[in-house]
Amino acid sequence: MAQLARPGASRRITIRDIALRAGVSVSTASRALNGKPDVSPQARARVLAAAQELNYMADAYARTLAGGRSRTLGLIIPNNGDSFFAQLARGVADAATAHGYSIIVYNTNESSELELQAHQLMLARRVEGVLVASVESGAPPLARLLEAGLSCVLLNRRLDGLQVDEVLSDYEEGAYQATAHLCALGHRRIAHVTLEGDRYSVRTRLAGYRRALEEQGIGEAPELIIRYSRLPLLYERILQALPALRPRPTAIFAYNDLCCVPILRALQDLGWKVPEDISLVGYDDAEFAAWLSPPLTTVAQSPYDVGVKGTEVLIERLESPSESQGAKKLVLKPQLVVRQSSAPPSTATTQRDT
Amino acid sequence: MAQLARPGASRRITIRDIALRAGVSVSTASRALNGKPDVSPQARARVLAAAQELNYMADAYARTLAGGRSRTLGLIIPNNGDSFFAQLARGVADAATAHGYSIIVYNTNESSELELQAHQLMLARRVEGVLVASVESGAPPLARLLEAGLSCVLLNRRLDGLQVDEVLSDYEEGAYQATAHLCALGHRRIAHVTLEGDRYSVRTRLAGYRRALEEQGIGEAPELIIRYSRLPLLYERILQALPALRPRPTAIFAYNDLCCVPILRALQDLGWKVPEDISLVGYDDAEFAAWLSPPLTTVAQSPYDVGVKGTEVLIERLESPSESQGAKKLVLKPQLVVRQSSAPPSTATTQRDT
DNA sequence: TTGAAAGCGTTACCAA
DNA sequence: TTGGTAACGCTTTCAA
Repeated sequence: MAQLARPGASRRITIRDIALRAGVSVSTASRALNGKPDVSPQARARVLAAAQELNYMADAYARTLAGGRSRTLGLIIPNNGDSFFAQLARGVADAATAHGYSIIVYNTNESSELELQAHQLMLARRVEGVLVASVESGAPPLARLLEAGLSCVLLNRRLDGLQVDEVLSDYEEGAYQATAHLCALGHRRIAHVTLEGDRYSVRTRLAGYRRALEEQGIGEAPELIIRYSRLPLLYERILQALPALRPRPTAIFAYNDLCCVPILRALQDLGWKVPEDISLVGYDDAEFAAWLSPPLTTVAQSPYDVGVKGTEVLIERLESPSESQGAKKLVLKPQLVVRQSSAPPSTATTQRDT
Repeated sequence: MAQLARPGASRRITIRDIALRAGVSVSTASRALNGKPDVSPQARARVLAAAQELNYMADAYARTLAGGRSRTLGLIIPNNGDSFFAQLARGVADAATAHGYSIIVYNTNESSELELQAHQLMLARRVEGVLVASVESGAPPLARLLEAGLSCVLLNRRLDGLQVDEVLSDYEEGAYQATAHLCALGHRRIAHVTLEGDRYSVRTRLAGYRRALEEQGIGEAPELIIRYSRLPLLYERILQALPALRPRPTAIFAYNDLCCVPILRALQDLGWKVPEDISLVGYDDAEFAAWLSPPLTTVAQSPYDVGVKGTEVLIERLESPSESQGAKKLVLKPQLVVRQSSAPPSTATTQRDT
């Protein structure tokens, strides 16, 4: 009696146990358990029954060590607490689970040092492939991962000089659509409120914004690019920046829906009515966007879908390594959702259709 | 030439490689790598150097299989895409990383079937402990996990009939504070807008709401509990339910900040000014709460902290199994954040201080 | 302080 | 169709 040091630290049930109980060898048990062909129906039945009775779970570590495959994917991401990346991660998790893979997540905070650590961890944990949404450290570290035999898929990031699969939602196109929508309504003085810095999501939106303006022959107006560093400071920033603009902008294209909340408030405090005095277009189609006052025109994109698609691309590459030689590029189109925060400018002077 | 089947599928660098290069045995290499005492300084230095030069990473699978410890924690969670759980998961990830653990996440969608699968996965993956924020399947499956030698910590959930650590933010207390705040302002007719169903987070808020009312001698008014099933339906629900109430409620305590967005809109369309005609208090202190019109009074809680604390409790239990015999209960207090959406009722008749 | 050898639980390769 | 045996890469006795 009193065998157990820790109560509950019971011995693991191994394949030997079930082989014994089924009256077959370990090899036969293994084959039966894995659905391999060369097993007699009777043997298979007995093995499966034994496994059931003993509630047997194959040890993933032993299995991987012996067989090679870990059925694990890595996800390298700036911050899984951020709602955008959380949804992307959810897409990855769902797709991975559906195909029988586990995923291991590493947060980098977009620090290149932590990215390097993430790569080490992926190697140690024998992931079969990596989904990368954080590439501050650039191409060479990723190239090393590829050399080590891992497949990689870039999510919502681009990296020049590396032949690697990419899945991304087209920010440039989304920003273009948002801005073009405002142009089509007759706006010609359109501000862009965005984050400071030059990260991918900022750069691409800016590019789409510019393309739409150029297409209309609207010249660059640097003072219309309003930058903020952190959300809590945006309200003040708007309050100070907007009234200083001459002539007044008649529309704003904002970085995302979240930042539209303080913008709306600032506009209200400024006494500028939306959309009568100024139009506002966001990005993301956040859950609350439809319920703001006024309901927000925005660009719907699906980080969830990027996660799902990216994972599917990765798994396909893992499971049929011969096919699909070249790097695959998948671009998910965002979609403009027109609600009530955008309308023609009230001052008809700038309208094109009059 | 042309040795590599897949270009890049290079052979793994093992401990034998570094033992060879350092001119010691595998055992000595292992000891040196793991910082064990019985190694001569010279041997240790040579081993470490070799490891560095070859960019050696110990194989987590082999290490776990041989040594027992996986340094992996499981996280069982309803939905890592939801912003609340995403932040909780971030807390878990940060704390785990800080202590050298990896985490593996499983989404259950609060389905008891998926929970059971999650448990199987945890067993297969040899996690050392599990953080559980989804317990639809009840106590027995969790008891089985404990029997298998895993430590468990419940996050933001309670489970009777099981001696297990718990870390939770006190919804009941938060709801109490929110409601008591409204009472103190003089409100006596306070509606509670909440989700349908009886999940933990709903039940506990309701309890806190009731306790505050009782304390004031305000009787139960079932018609003041307004339920909604999904966010997109809430706006209509409010529009239809509020005007029907006699006498009018002078305040609303809502399930969370997100649902305050459509509520605010409905109130506006109803022509009820906040806070002049009706006060509104949310829950969560979401990023946007301070920027709504008016800025939202709410209850700040930190799912991130729950994740961090829960992970620390778990790791402590793993690393000093002898200590801390009894189940540990950690309750994080929420904090009321008073902004401008709550004020005394304008009809002075119900005020207490007059 | 060192090294040889025996596992850890599984799969894969051969013979039988 | 089966079972023995050799890996997989590492840690951990146990002698030396």
